[in-house]
Amino acid sequence: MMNVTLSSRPDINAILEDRGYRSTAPRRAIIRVVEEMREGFTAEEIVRELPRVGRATVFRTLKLFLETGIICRLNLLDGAPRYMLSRVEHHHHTVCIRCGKVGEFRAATVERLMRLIGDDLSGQIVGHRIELYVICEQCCTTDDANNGHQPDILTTIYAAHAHS
Amino acid sequence: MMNVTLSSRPDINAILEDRGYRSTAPRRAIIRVVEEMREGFTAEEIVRELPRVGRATVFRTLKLFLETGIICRLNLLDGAPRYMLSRVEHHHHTVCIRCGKVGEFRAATVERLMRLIGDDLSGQIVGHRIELYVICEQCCTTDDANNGHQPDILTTIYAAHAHS
DNA sequence: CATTTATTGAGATAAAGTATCATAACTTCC
DNA sequence: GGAAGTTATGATACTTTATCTCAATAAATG
Repeated sequence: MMNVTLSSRPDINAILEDRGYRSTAPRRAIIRVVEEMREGFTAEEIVRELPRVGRATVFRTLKLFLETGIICRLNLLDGAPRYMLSRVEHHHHTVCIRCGKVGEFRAATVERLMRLIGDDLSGQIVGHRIELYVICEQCCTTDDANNGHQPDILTTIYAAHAHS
Repeated sequence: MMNVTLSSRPDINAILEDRGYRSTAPRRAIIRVVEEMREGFTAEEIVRELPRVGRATVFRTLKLFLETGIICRLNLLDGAPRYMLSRVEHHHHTVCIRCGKVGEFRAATVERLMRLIGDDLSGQIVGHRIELYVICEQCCTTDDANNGHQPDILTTIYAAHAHS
């Protein structure tokens, strides 16, 4: 009924080169880690993972990757923002409120609807972001055991979405 | 074509009392400021606005208001998260990428669609959040003058929404 | 390979948020 | 209304997250 798959990822080195940025050892190291850590990582995690790369460089590079669209950022869970590799296609995220795992989805219907809504608003739409809060399949099956593990995330979400 | 209006706001003191929280001078002061600052404020702004209220109290109170649903939080712009008074109804936000102004909208179509999408995903949907990035009416009219004022917000959004 | 320029890393600094705990302010009960 | 019990506060120290500075280094270019 709806397309929920995602595929091809961009050639990061090509993107950097295209824009006149140099391909350096720290940047390549960070790209490697980013490609390994599939489900959303924090800046701090990369700092720890690459002790030989300076702290400032990690933050600078993440910012650069963000600006060039190589990675994207999720600010929703409590604590530090999480980053993850971008896909070529426009997409949105699912966040498990139990384990924090981040997924992706894509649905043409959403895009059409957003444009429709834009017609009703004054001003001009330039983009949108959607996050679905879920209890992922894995957490659904182990639900009783996990009860009460991450209340902070839950309350944050419920506060933001009261009466959803 | 779509309902985009919002209305009634909750009685904050009643909510607090209902849950057994006390109505104190600092809390009332913060409520007052929250009701005045209509378009999204940071914790730091409240700290500055109410120099006689302690820093910890401001953060504690914002957290309390968040948990009870009195305010909601937007984490998307660069810098600190912004808070704003909740409405009774479930709704979403528009954010102007030029001036940062936050608006609200509501559309039943969206809610139906989110449920539909849920059918296609494994796991269970417990909530959702939608943000529309716009150039607001005011910024549209004064567009040339403002060019380049807030590039950080823009790049963040474009990175997160490449090819929207 | 010498020059030019972008990039890096160490450490200082800033910003954002939390923990601690003695004091103060509400409530309740008599 | 005052004592006892509880909740809330605020000053301060601290943690975490991120940025700034600037001399040293590494990449690209001819």
